[in-house]
Amino acid sequence: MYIREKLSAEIKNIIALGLDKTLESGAFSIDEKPEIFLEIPREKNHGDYSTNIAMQLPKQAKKAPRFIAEALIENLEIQGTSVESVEIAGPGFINFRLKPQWHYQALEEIKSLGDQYGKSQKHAGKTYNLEFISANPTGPMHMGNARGGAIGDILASIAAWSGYDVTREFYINDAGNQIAKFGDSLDARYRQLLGEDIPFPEDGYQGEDITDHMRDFIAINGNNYLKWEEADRKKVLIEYALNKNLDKMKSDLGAYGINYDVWFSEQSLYDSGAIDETIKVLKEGGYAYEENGALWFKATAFGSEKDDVLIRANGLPTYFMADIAYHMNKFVDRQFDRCVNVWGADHHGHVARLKGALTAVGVNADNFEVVIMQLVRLLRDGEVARMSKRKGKAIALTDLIEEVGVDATRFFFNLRSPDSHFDFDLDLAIEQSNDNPVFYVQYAHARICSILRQMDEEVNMDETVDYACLVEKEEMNLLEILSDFPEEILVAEEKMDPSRITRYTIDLAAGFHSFYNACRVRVEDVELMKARVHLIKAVRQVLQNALGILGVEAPERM
RNA sequence: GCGCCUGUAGCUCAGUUGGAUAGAGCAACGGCCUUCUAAGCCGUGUGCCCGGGGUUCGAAUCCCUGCAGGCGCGCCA
Repeated sequence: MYIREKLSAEIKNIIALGLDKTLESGAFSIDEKPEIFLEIPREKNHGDYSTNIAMQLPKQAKKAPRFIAEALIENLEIQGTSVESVEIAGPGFINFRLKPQWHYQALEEIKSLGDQYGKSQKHAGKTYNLEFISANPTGPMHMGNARGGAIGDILASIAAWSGYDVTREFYINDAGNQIAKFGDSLDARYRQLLGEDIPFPEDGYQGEDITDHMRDFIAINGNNYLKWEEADRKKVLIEYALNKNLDKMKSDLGAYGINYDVWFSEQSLYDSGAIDETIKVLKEGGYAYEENGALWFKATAFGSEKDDVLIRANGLPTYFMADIAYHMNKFVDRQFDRCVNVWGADHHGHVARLKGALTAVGVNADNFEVVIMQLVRLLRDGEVARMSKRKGKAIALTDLIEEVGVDATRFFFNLRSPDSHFDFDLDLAIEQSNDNPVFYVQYAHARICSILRQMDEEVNMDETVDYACLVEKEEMNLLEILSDFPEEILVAEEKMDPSRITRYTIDLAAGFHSFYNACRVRVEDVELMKARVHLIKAVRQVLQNALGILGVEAPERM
C-alpha cells in the first residue's frame, strides 16, 4: 500500500471512530452514516487533507454544520497517528494537518520499488483487451491514427500498471466492402499501367500508394495476370498489396513505439464460421429477423431508433455483423474480462448498437467500453485542411514522426484528454518543436543525470539518510508530487484518460525545476547533500516510470 | 429533426465523489547565469466559467432550456 492510500485510510478511520463516539455521546443523532470523503485542499493553509462530513449531516442531524464539526472534532483521537492537528474552517470543513515526516515515506517506497513504483494490484487477475487504431489496411496510416495510437498504447500501459493483464490488439479489416474497393482500385491501376485504357473506379482509392504497389507488382510478375479472370486476379492483387501494407503498418507502428500482441483478421471470422455461429445465436435469441431480403438486428429492443442490417440482401454480412462476431470472440472464446476500444468520434453512433448486440448474445455489455476520441483537424497555413484517405490527402503518420519526432508526437497527442477537439497546426508543430513541453520534462531528467555525473563520489543508497534535512517548500512540494504518482495512474485508468499522465510528468518536472533553482544538491553539508541525492534520484526514477508509460525517452543528456 | 462531444484568461487547455479566494502553459512585461545544463527559475496582469432558469448550506461541476462549433444518424466502415 502506498503512503497516500495509507494516510487516506488512516484519516478516514479516525473520522469514523470519532463519529461513532460522537453519536454515543448524544450530541446529535443520524439515521444513516455517510460515506466519508477526503480531499486534498487546493489551498496549502487548509491543511493536508480535508473532509466535508459535517456539511453532509445537517439534514439528518438537524444541527448546523459547524456545531456538528465541533462535536466531531472533540471526539477525534489523533494521539499516535500521522495527524498533527485538526481544525474547523469555513462553513464546516474539518482540516487535517499531518506530521511532516509522512513526506519522506515516498522516498523509501521509490527506493525500494524502483521501476515498479506506481504499479498496483488493483485489477490483478483480470484480462483486458485494448483494441486501437485498427486502421483500414488499404493504405498508409495518417495523423488521426497517430492520436488514436498514442491514446490506445498509453491507455494499455496504464491498465497494465493498474494490474490488468493487457492485450494490445489491432483488428484488420481485410474483408467486406473496403477490400472489394481496394481490389477494384488495384486492378484498375494494374491494367492501366499495362496499357489498357479503362476508367478508374469513381469511389476507388486514388492514393499514389495503389499505383506504387502495382508498379512493384508488375516489376515482379509482369503482365502474367492480365489474362486471368478478373475476380481471381483481384484476389491475387489484394493479397499482395494487403501483405505489403500490413508489413508497413507493423514497422511504422513499431517505429512509433507501438507493438501489438494480436493482429486479428476480420476474414478469419468468416473462415472459422464465427459469423455463422453469431447469426445462429442472434436468431435463437429472437433478435434477428428477415425483411426485404436482408437479415436485421432488432436494435430497437435496446433503445435504438431503428434496427440495423446484419446481412445485406446480396448475402454479404455488414461490418456491424462482423463486429458482433468479433466481440463475441473476445468475450466468449477468449474470455476477456474487459474489452476497450479506441474509436474516432465519427464512429460513436456504433457504440450503442454494438452494446445492444452484445447484450443480445449474452455478453455483459458493461465490460465493453469505448473511448471516443474527437477527431484531429489539420490546420495548414491557418486554415482547416480536410483529410481524406481516399483521395490520399492525409498527412502520413511516417511523415509526421519524421518531422516532429516520436517523443514529441506521442507526448503531443496525449496532452489533451481524448474528448477534446484537437487542432493540429502543422506549421506550428514543426516550428514549435523546440517549445514542446516534452523537452521541458526530458530536460528535468537530463539535469538530474548531469548533477549525479558530477558528484565527487557516489552516494551509497543503502546507507540510512536523515530525510528530515529536507525542509524547504520546494522539497516538500516535490515529495508530495512524487507520492501522488500511484494514485494518478489509477485515476487515469478509471477515467480512461491517458493525458493525465502526460500532465503529471509536466507537474513533476516543474516541481523539480523549481527545486533546482532554489536548492543546490552539491552542498558542503554532507547529510543534506545525501538527502537531496536521494530526493533527485527518486524524481529521476518516477520521471522514468511515467515517461515509460508514455513511451517517451528519458534522455541522460540534452 | 434526433443522438454524442465541446464551450473556462488574448490563444491552447486543467479543474478529482458538487467545496473554501477558478488554475497552468503560450503570448506580453520586469528580474535571475564567475557556483550542479537559462530547453530553466522568480515576479506582474487578465475572467459575464456561452446565455437563462432550477436543485442546495455551497454549482464551472448536477437537472431543464436556449445559443454556437465538431461528429454521427447507410443494405459504408
